[in-house]
Amino acid sequence: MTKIAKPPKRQIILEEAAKLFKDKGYGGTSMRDIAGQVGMEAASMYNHIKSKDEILDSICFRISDVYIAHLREVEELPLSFGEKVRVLIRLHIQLMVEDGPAVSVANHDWKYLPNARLTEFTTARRQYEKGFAALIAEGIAAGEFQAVNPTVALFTILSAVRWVELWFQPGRSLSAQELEDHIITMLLKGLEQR
Amino acid sequence: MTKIAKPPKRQIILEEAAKLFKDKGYGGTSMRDIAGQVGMEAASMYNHIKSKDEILDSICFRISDVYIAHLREVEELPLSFGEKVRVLIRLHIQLMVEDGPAVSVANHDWKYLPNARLTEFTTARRQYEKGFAALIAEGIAAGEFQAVNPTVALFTILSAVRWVELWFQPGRSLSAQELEDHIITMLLKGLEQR
DNA sequence: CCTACCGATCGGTAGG
DNA sequence: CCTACCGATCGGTAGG
Repeated sequence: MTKIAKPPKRQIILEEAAKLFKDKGYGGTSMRDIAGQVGMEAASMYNHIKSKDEILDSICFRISDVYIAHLREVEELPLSFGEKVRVLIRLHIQLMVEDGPAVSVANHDWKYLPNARLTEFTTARRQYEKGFAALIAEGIAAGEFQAVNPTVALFTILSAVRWVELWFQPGRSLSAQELEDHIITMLLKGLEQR
Repeated sequence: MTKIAKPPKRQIILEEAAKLFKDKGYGGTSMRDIAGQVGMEAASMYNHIKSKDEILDSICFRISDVYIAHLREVEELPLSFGEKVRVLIRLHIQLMVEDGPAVSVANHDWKYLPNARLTEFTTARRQYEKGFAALIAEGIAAGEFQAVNPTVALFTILSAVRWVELWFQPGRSLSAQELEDHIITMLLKGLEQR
């Protein structure tokens, strides 16, 4: 008999929880809601997860790890600053499209993490923001970018990319690829005629 | 004895509720939490409000009414499309700075409105988005703006302005005025050197 | 505006 | 993985 990988129940619980947290919020989602989606009793889930907090923790840190890995990779690429920013924007949108519910939870529900972990999460995010802002500042210094406020530019980019979550749905008129192109044009070239 | 206007308790309840909803989410905020901030028992609040739902309703529709009024005013002003978009961005940021918690609730917790009112709210928001997108489309037709996708431009603008909520705090290095200027530059002129 | 209280539901545990 | 159940807390009402 060949060993066949069992579908990991923990994974299923995390995925269903992410969808529910996105739709109803962390506080608005009960363990019984999640259990209902997974197809077991609430009590049974505790064989796979430690607590409701731990579900949130797993989702948030998995996503923040991906963000930081992306940043480190892009920093090492032999590209202009304009190209680096473009790649980061594309990676953001792709992660949102592929892993929407988890990204949404990491963006909105991280604040319900228990205190110790909340500090760690905030630190990780701040580290990401610093690295991204540094790319922008270097691009300005190199004459590639206009002399905007790097922090304002950073948050404008991050927020533009974030709204994709509320807005993008497969089968809508725009493909993910087209959406990336349009957002990049808007952010890098601006709205007004040159 | 001259009649002195009593501080309207209902107002106080709505304000404290908005702050708590912003921080802990609608589902994560209990009537007892709100009562504690207001300084009365939970049961006593029902002399001033009908239900927890009704608190959310009041906050959300007050804000959406302001947004739509702003749009209607700006549409009538004798300005270029570039100037109209600039005015709308400034009004957004100003409302966020002056009425932060309520704007935050209208942006995030509207989805917990009971079904009938949720439809009304979504309709109002869609109406606002349509009007704003039309200004952008007309600006493109008039040759003022680049040929971006109007919907993408709209959401890039709305989301950039929305992040101010998470980010702006009085006494930070930037004033509200400077923040407006920087965001407008970034959105209208773009990041990249011309 | 308060005390007292309702039925429902919460996250989680015991024990199998 | 389930049944049975815990104490705590929820939104809201009765009655004053």
